[in-house]
Amino acid sequence: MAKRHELMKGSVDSLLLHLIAQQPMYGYQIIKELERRSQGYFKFREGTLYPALHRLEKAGLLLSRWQTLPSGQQRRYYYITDKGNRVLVEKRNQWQEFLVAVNLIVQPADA
Amino acid sequence: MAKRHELMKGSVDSLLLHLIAQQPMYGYQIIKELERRSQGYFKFREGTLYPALHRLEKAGLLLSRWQTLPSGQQRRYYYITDKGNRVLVEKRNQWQEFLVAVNLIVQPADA
DNA sequence: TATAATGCATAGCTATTCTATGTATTTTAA
DNA sequence: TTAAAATACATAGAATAGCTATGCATTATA
Repeated sequence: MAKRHELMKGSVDSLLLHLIAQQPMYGYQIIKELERRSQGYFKFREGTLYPALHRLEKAGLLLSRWQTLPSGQQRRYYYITDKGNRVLVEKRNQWQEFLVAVNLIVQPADA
Repeated sequence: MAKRHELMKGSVDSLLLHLIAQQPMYGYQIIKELERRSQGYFKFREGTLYPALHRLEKAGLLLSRWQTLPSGQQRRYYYITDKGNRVLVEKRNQWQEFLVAVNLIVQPADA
């Protein structure tokens, strides 16, 4: 399943693309934003987030730039790429198809 | 994520419980039924299905009984248990919560 | 001044799903 | 009638994802 409908193995990549497409963000901010917006539902771990971000950057869907605050603090901001936006549209469609399929199983029109 | 919201790691177990709760089935039939009802979307592989069924049986959510057809053909039918039904209700609620959370990210009320 | 929060990162574990097989029987089509 | 396709169950091995646990460093708070 995973190869053909990546949604099943997790929605992490999609969620990250959605979020970063709305606004460039850095890792820690992503964790907090996902938690805030989902009203506490999503609590990403670093061990989930950072490898995912690196994976998405390596795939050319995101790109990152280090930014230095006046305080000297370093932050790594992630931006979505054109390719990332195209994939995002695809993933959104796939998600809808997946929901339809699940509903056909869970609430069958015919048994 | 996987430990707290199993849905993310895949919906295989939920789909199987839903299906078998509606009607006891054997493995091959499950593969065909999932494909038919989802209009071709779900195409479970044996390597996905059978380990999953064994897993669910071991967890006490399903139980199986061999049945012999007049032709002599053997089929292993799976039935949902009481525990399986309870877990099914839980999973359905979790799935709804997950959908709500995803929508809050994908279509944010506030950005 | 200790603790919590911010900020990035990786190593190792476990679980899940896939691919690729294997075996055997029954039905269908050439 | 016989080859091929469908039916039916099963597992080994590989890939991958997400988790736990940990490390380091800085800044804000109690």
